[in-house]
Amino acid sequence: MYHHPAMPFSLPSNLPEDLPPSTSQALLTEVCAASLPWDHSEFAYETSDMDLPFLACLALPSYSTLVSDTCNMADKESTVEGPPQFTELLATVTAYRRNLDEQVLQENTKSPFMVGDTGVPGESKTQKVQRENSRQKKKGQSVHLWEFVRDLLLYPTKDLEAVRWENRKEGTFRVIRSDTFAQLWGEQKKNKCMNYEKLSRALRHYYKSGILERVNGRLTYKFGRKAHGWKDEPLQKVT
DNA sequence: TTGCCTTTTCCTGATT
DNA sequence: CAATCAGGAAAAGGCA
Repeated sequence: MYHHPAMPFSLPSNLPEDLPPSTSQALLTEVCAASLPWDHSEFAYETSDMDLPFLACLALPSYSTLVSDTCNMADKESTVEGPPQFTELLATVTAYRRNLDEQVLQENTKSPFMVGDTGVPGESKTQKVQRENSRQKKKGQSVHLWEFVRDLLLYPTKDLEAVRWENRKEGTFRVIRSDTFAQLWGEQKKNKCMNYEKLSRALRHYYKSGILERVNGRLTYKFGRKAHGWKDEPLQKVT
């Protein structure tokens, strides 16, 4: 599923307690039947339940209002607002996915971090995710570079494609546009001096920790054993 | 304040 | 020659 680059996106605080009892694909169909500002048919993807919260957000009436307001605004200020909003969206997606990852990790490993977190009685999964999200926001936890890259791959955009899967099963990916890649990361970190030289150095630091593995070929990287989340397959392209 | 971790910045040298 | 890779070193910044 592609997200429109100029789409402002944040998880609304009034998410339904429980998500609609439908599959993600059905919900996507439902969402796309509404007036979305981009032609979804061109970028139709099979989704997984991991995407449900996002699709649910899109399906909310409040979001439709937001979209139409934003489109009107975009008409007036189309030259001012642009790609930076994409990084905001990506940051939201990344934060959400990290929460999912952490939850899965905690449930699987009974991590000591769970001690003391007894949860809220009667709390739904969605509420729990929101609670974790806001806690993370309060902590000001920043997005790690490898997570940013992972989500660029999982949530690509038509206009700003910087990286592309080389071999999805093996976790190898290739940098398509090094300048765009660095620009997006720079926007994420609010660092105008970011370039591919520095970005690639940061990526190479991951070799030692096992988050990335060395592969042959220029501009090509591979997720290592310590990287998680990239194997989830919410975005199989429909042909 | 301190230590740890991640990322940034700069650098040299090698390779494509 | 430019772009990229590899990795050392030091520093910055965030967090517990």
